[in-house]
Amino acid sequence: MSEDRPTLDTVAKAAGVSRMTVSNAYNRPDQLSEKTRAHVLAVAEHLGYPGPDPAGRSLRRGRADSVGVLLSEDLSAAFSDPGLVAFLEGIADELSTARQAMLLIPAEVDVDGALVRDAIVDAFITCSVDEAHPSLAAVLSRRLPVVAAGIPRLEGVPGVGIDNTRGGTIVGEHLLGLGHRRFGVVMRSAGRSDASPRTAPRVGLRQRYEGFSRAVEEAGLPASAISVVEVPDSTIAAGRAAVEQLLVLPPRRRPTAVFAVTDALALGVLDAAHAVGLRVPRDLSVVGFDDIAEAARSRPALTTVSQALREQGAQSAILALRQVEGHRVRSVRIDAELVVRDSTGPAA
Amino acid sequence: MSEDRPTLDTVAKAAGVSRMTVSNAYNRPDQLSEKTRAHVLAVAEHLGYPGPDPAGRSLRRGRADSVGVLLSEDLSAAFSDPGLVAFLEGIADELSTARQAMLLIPAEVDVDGALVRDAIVDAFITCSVDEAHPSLAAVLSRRLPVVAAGIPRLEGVPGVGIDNTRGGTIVGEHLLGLGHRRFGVVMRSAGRSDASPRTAPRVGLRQRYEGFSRAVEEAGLPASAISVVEVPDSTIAAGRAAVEQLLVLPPRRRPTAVFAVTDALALGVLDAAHAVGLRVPRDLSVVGFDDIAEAARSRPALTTVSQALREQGAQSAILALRQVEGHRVRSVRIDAELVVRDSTGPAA
DNA sequence: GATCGTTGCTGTATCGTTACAGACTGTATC
DNA sequence: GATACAGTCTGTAACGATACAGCAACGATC
Repeated sequence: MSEDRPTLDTVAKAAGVSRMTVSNAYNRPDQLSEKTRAHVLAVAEHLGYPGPDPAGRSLRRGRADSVGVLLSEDLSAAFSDPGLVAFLEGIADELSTARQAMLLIPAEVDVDGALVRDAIVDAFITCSVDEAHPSLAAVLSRRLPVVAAGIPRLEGVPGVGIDNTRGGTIVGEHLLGLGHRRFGVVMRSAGRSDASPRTAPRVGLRQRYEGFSRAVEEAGLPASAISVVEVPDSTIAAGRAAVEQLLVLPPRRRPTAVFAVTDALALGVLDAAHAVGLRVPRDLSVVGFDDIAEAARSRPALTTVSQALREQGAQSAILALRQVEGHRVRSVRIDAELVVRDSTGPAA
Repeated sequence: MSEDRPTLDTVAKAAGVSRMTVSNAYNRPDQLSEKTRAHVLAVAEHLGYPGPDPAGRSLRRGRADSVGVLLSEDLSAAFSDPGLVAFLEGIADELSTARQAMLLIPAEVDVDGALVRDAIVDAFITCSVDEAHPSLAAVLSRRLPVVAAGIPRLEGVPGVGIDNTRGGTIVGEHLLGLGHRRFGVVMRSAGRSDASPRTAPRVGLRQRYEGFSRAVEEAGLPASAISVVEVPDSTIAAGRAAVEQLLVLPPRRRPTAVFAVTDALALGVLDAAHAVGLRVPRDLSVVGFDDIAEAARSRPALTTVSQALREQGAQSAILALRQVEGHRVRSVRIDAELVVRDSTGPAA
């Protein structure tokens, strides 16, 4: 009669059976005769019953069959970062094999942690979320299994990641070995351009830079050997813009090699270099970080640090699921390695 | 004492107040004195109460504050398709402004629709999911608001999409106008390579081809003017492989222009053409479809059909949210337009 | 013919929360 | 001194489902 959505009870009454029987018709076909089941389902169909409500089920069962993924950026920026997408792909792959859904939560928007608090999930994976971010606190206060991917390493929380510092160092060693002595580093600035206080600096990026500068330092070069350009975000456009800033440097400080802390930035650098007539690697060597798919396709193909992002995502998902099943798990460290392609060469 | 997770009741008893007061302490700070609230929260903290359980809340409130996104591919393939990623970005952007989370559901894995049935969401957006796919039936039977993005158009379900047929036609007209008379089409085959019955053909891709061939037909050319190469998926590698098949054609059927039904395929074609020494567009014109970001950066820059994927995603999300608020909405048609860049030129 | 294990179904008790309608203060108003 | 009225807090009744124990009927077993 009414416009009320039908429930198990509605169907049960109409079919002349108990509510449990209707529930079983959906969830445990072996618990009732084929005939009753058919009848119940027919009545349900007739009433327009949409099937057992997942919210009720989840409450009763104490399981959500989904995992929350907390992203440091707002989702829009997240999807335009190929590195992050590869990481998500790894998570998605594992989760879907385990028949779990994946709930994406943008930390940037979720200032008060409301989305995190309302997320109906069995576990969380946090992706490079700043230690101080309120969403992260919200995640921890949920007292669900958590995996911290990328940065930061948290007390008592299993993590998945690479040694970013080491990654930066091997880039430095590679370039030094080729004879370079003046470097540019394209760095994503810690704060967002709008200088909001709830910013989510990518600590890992900073570590890459630190590892790099340590290598340079240990080769006995002065701090002035490195010119840092800060850019607001990790995009190709930002990488392009960075090159301009390097070109205005006085000749004796102008770099012969550029380390961009992400491949997206490095691709922008390649692009701008080509535009102003610099030949890579003859006039300028360029190194990225992440080894996204496009890095291998660029011309020249980009020398970069491979950090098996897909694999990291997969491992994160596995650790999350194992915890849901009640196991204790350990952190996983993934190896980063230099992939030398065509964008680096001997210093001029 | 016990290992039980604390609930509102536990906290209420410990704090010496009613359960409702604890609930209000979290949800309606204005309903109780600052002092009581502080006390309650302190007790909660002390007991390790993780905050009101979202499953209970969602059941009671009848809202999930999240939207399900059903993807035609398994999630892994989804993330490697830049066009789809752009689309997701649009959805994500709108949802996060509306403070909704986003639940990704891979139709490919979800054969029996279990993930769809268990999804705790207020609405669904289906992305290019085949009409016959069981997940789609599961979505419809949930009787929640639905938006069908891309394909197919469903009776009574608002949709968002472009006219793929028309898109194919404008590609045909462009190439005919340049004087081309022999064409190659790189098509994604309907079935998956493993010939599983639960296949999700991308109907839209077929329509692009149909629009294209209609244009060719109407120019008075025979059907043999078009050579179709079918590839298993929409990737750069598949596009590369397709070129080999076109090169083995007898000279009088060898195309002077190739229409690849997605940009990913077209980029592969460009790549392979370069590898075998064909100059684009002098020896071969290439057109893609989607206008993904990389299309503008390829060398030569790709002529393609722009379909404002991000915008489509955003519109889908908006339609979904408006329905959740109880409004009726209409389908939205987005215009597709040809973006002429450097990969097409006059026929040799 | 009493005992047993199956099969098929029912009844009750939660799961953890919030909506809603009071109820009890104490102060302000007439 | 009665009335009104915020400001706080409480009690009860759902929200829609599933776990689990229990019960009736039935053929099989001894």
